[in-house]
Amino acid sequence: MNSPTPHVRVIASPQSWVEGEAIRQLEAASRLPGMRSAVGLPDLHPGKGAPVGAAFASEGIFYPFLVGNDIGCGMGLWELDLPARKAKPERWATKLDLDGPWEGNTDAVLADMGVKPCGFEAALGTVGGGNHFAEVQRVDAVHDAQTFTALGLETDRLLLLVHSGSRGLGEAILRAHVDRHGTGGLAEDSDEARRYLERHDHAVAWARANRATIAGRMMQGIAAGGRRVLDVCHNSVTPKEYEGHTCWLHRKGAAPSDQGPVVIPGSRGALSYLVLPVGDGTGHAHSLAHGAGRKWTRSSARERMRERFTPDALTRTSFKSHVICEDRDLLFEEAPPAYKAIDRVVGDLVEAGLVRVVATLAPVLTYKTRSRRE
DNA sequence: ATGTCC
Repeated sequence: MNSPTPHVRVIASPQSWVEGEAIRQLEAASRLPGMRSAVGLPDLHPGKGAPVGAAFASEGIFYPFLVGNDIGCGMGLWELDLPARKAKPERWATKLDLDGPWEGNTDAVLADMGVKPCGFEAALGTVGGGNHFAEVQRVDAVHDAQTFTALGLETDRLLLLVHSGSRGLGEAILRAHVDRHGTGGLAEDSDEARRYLERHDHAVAWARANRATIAGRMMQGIAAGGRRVLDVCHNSVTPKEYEGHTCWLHRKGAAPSDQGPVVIPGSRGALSYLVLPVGDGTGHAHSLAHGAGRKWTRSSARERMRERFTPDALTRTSFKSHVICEDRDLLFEEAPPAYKAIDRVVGDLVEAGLVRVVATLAPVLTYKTRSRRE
């Protein structure tokens, strides 16, 4: 297959510092056979082999390792039927526990969402590790009242943002692929490509059902009802017309700009941004930043934060919100200074003409994990 | 990121 000269672009202002290793990973991926375009978004940072905060468009072949293990990972936003003044973060924090297997009817939830059971039911409704979370939020400020209202949102209502993925399911799918092909791609007209895509699409649907189940558990825990406002996936590979070519659009920590409004969260202890994509997707592979982006490696964050903060200090944020994270290492790894500033990342997207800010959302209570590791 | 290491 002919490989046209690949196009590499990084959408980041000089103030959004990007690690050299991330650029090297982006360029390496851009040289893969069939690759047309590699785009780094302002939250670009090094990943395991492939960079995170990036989108890739290829022709005739696609690369499962670029999507990574957490196939279907994404963000779901719910509007709760509780007014902000009814928030009881301290009380909620003492009793919320979403770590164990969900005790509800997993088969019914999956059937309801058209997802076939596959042996990973015990993980359905669990947040997982790393940067995953479920967070109750309040509206901080509305910048685009028309879009905000069109989404049915109200300023005094609490919101729930869920960031999670396909847990062990996506991991198993990637591992099966890598065992045979390593970082090699799959020709689009092959049986193996069809088989991978079928599993991939299933994991994407499963991850969405997982976020819905997590939201349900959280709402039950705080005695609230809610309505899903949006749910978007930022780890996937999908067919897409791009700049006049039929492409495979890989997103690795990249939110879609072709599926309506998205939430771009900051670190746990920062604002999240509800944004409306603008423009036609050209030049940025129909993709946006998916978060603040890691600034320090996990091990470096553990070292630096251990010297500066006690775990107790990190469970309270500058927004006076509370973080439930009883895994001390994870608390350090996920501390706000370990991430880039979200206002700069979103500012870069605004200046590049990719989004309009609809509203900023402030944390009230963040759930990470109740499993104790000290 | 990961039923995360037997």
